[in-house]
Amino acid sequence: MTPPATGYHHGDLPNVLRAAAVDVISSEGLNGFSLREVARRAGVSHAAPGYHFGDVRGLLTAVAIEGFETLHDELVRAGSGIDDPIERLVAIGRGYVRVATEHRAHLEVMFREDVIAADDLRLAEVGLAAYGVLEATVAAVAERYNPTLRIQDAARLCWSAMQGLVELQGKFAVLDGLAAEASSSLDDHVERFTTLIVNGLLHDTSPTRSPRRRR
Amino acid sequence: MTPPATGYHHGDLPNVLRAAAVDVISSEGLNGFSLREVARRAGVSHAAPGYHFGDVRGLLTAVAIEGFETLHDELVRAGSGIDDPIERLVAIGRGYVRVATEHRAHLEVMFREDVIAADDLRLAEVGLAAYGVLEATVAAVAERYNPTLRIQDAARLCWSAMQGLVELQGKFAVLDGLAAEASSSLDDHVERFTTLIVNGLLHDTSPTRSPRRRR
DNA sequence: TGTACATCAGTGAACGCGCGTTCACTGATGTAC
DNA sequence: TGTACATCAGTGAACGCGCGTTCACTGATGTAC
Repeated sequence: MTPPATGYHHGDLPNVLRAAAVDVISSEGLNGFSLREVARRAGVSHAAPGYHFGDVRGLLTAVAIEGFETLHDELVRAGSGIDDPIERLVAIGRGYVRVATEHRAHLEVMFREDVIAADDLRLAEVGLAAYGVLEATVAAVAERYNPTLRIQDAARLCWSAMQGLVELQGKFAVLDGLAAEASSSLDDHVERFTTLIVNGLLHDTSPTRSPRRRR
Repeated sequence: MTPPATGYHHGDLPNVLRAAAVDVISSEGLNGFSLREVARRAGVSHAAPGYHFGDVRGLLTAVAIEGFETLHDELVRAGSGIDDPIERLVAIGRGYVRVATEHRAHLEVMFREDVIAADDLRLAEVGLAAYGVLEATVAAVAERYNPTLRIQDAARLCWSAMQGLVELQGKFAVLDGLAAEASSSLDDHVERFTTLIVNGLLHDTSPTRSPRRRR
């Protein structure tokens, strides 16, 4: 679409800068991130990132948006063609962790509201879209297997568990190291987490718990 | 124990500096954190933090250690005196989220291995101790209610779910805002998450799943 | 009890560095006629 | 097809700032005799 674009007018600089930003986060972490370093890696003047994204926050927000888009697409792809909703849910869980692993730099930014423009409209939009894939699948599970399941809670639990798993992965590795037995791979964790969660979803029979109804 | 210590020799500066560090993280986030700002809030020379903690990493590691100590103590406290292991587990879950909420600055640092000295011995020790409280409780649940439960997986799922909940709290708030219905409080989320998880633990009957035995 | 000395705790001036931002600029592209 | 002009994309020099680190220093405390 856009011409290869050499010379003064680059033609595709915003995308190149975004990719460079991801690159910087990957190798230096969010500390050590700076517009000047991004410009350096993109091979342009240090003022260029500011011109296109305004400031650090703007550039990181663009990275976060790209992350949610990727997440959405990969979740859809992971679930497509799988008829049984439970299997689809498990596949989506695997997909989430895979995206988080393969795009760690994006993830490092996607939920860091202190560092991105949390009120960005496009950001909210793509975030919601990604979540929607999960919630729809949980709804399908409920419909076929357990109509009393509270969909929203179940979806959020799945999301939280996968996100927590990704974040605590390093700690788990330490625990595995101590245990000296076969250290669990991330895949194994996903597998066993989803098993436990699915058990919970299937046996959830308390849409409102008897004690403490409100508050 | 240590005298009030006014004058040139402060007497308790390391602790004061650690507290100031927490204060800085609370108000400025991890960005905007600097030894000089910590010194400023502690009312001492800007070289003092470096003298006691070496560098930023050293000071943040001290904060993380304090965080894990608090977490451990609060988890023990949350579970003490509760006989039924399931109720104890739920109480510990609530305790985790409460600590995470009330000590957000500590939490912001405790799992950020890019920013603390992940190989610190004391850090590993207190982290393991905190996790141990959780695992012991899950073990008690297994013993009384479901001997086939895989304790390690179940404990890690609980941990991940609570950690994910805390991290995604902001996103959930957005979703609740869209839903326009009663926005769920954090407490409500904890309540319903633990219900779902406990369901899963009680009905876990597949220590090794039939398909895909390994890898 | 007193004195000398070593060690510890904290200071403050100085340094060099990388950062974000500004701004006048220039090269390339698009549009009107 | 050509010309004039506006707009867009990116430059590079300059600025002021806050940072971490160093270092010679000084005030207070502890210990040996």
